[in-house]
Amino acid sequence: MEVAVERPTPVKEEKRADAKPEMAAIGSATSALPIVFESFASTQSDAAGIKQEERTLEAAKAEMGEVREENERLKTMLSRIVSQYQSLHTHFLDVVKVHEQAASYKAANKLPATPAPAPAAAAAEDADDLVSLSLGTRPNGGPRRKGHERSSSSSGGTAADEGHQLSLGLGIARGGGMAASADDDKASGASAAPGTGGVLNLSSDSSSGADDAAKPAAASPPGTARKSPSAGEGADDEVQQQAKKARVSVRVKCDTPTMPDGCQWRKYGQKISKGNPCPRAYYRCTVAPQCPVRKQVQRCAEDTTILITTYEGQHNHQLPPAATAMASTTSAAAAMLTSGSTTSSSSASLAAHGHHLPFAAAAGMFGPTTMVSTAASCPTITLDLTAPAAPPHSLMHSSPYAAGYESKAVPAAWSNGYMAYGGAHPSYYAKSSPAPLGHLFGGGVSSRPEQLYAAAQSYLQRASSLCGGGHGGAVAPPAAVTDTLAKAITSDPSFQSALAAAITTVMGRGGAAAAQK
DNA sequence: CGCATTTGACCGGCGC
DNA sequence: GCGCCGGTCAAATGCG
Repeated sequence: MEVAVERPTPVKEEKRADAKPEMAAIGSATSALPIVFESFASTQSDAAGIKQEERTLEAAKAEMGEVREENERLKTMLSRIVSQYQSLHTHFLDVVKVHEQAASYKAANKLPATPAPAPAAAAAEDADDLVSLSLGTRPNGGPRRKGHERSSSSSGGTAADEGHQLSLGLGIARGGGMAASADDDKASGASAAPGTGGVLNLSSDSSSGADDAAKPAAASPPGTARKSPSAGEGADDEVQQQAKKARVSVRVKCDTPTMPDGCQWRKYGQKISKGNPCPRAYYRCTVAPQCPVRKQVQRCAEDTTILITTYEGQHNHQLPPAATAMASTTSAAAAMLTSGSTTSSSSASLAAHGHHLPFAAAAGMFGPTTMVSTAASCPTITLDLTAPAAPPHSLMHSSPYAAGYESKAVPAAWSNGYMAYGGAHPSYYAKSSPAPLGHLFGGGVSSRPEQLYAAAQSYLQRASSLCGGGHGGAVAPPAAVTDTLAKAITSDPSFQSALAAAITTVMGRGGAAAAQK
């Protein structure tokens, strides 16, 4: 609710940040001119000097005219940007409404059939107005997982007792104030898309632990075939597919076989994928039975010290404290991705495999830490923690990915994750002392989920603001939304801080907390 | 003995 | 229709 008021503020500030310096410079230039001329005139006495002075004056006047025109143009541009922001911000809120509605609908339908962990999550939603975005779910996965159910049953109980852990994803942001008009939306959103089972039926199977038997009856909205393409509502299906496939890929320098993210994983497969001699390992979450979250772990072909971890799906259970940070971060990224990339297109080819080609270098407009691939109806957002982050104000000068890659430097903002998150960003470069990412992991910082949530919220706000900002012209086309989101993620130090906090937290306590692999 | 990992087989999607 | 490829399954194996 606060967000409705707060959100525009950072946006406008950010938008103005581009124009302000120029206008300030213009203002100072115009005010300084008379002074210069005055002192200049007082020191010139001969006729030639006066003529020269007049010529200079003429030139200066002409320059002032140009500057005024430029000033006017900038003002016009600024007002246009603001108006565009407002319209697109409205659109973004609509998207948020859709997600929220789907989540609340899902919760309402799933409650009776869910085992222990789910009611807790539902209660949390009631209390904090959480929205559970379910990503990367597997429609037909339920009935097939006997082994998984058996193997994970032992650990599920402990997870349920973790207590006070929040659900993932947008719920975090919403609980923290993301929900601009959320309370109203819950009611209005339900009526916005009646009878369709929700515009976003984000996986009926994701928030319940009793998927196998109860899924068709209890999980699916009445009359809505879970998988059948004949269910009509083509747009809904498309959105659903997008949500299902959303992935968040994290690149880190890591010596261990997998990145300890606090969750418990069970390896269920390994494959040699084409184009990379390093095998790709497949893990699924075993914290709770039927948790739909999977992750793929693969070493980068170019640099085997880089570990690429791709998360897919959303946890349907409460997480160990050590796992909440990373999970919320990736979930927020995935949520932004899905909300912004309902139309996939152009930029896909730039990141054909999601991992190898950095958008920063390819497109020249993204920061080095984030890239988005909308390829093949499988949108993937890659968070590159192997390269230094560009300061937000120098986004346009984002350095080539390779530079940071080779230097192995880590932005100071990351190592100062929590401090950077309050709005004060001491520095963004650690140029003086290139530090392997591993240095971050010894911090042993305690888990501070609330800060991460707030950071995620800020990140989402920033992202929404950029959605509204456009790029100095017409309203951004759908294909550009993904780009803007990537920009938002890249440029938002809060989000980077959240990532840093996630990894620092997890790795710091990872040794003890995560006996997973 | 129970559990996790390994690894070959299987399946479905997609491109040709 | 066929083959390729990514993803998953499940029997075999290893480990504590």
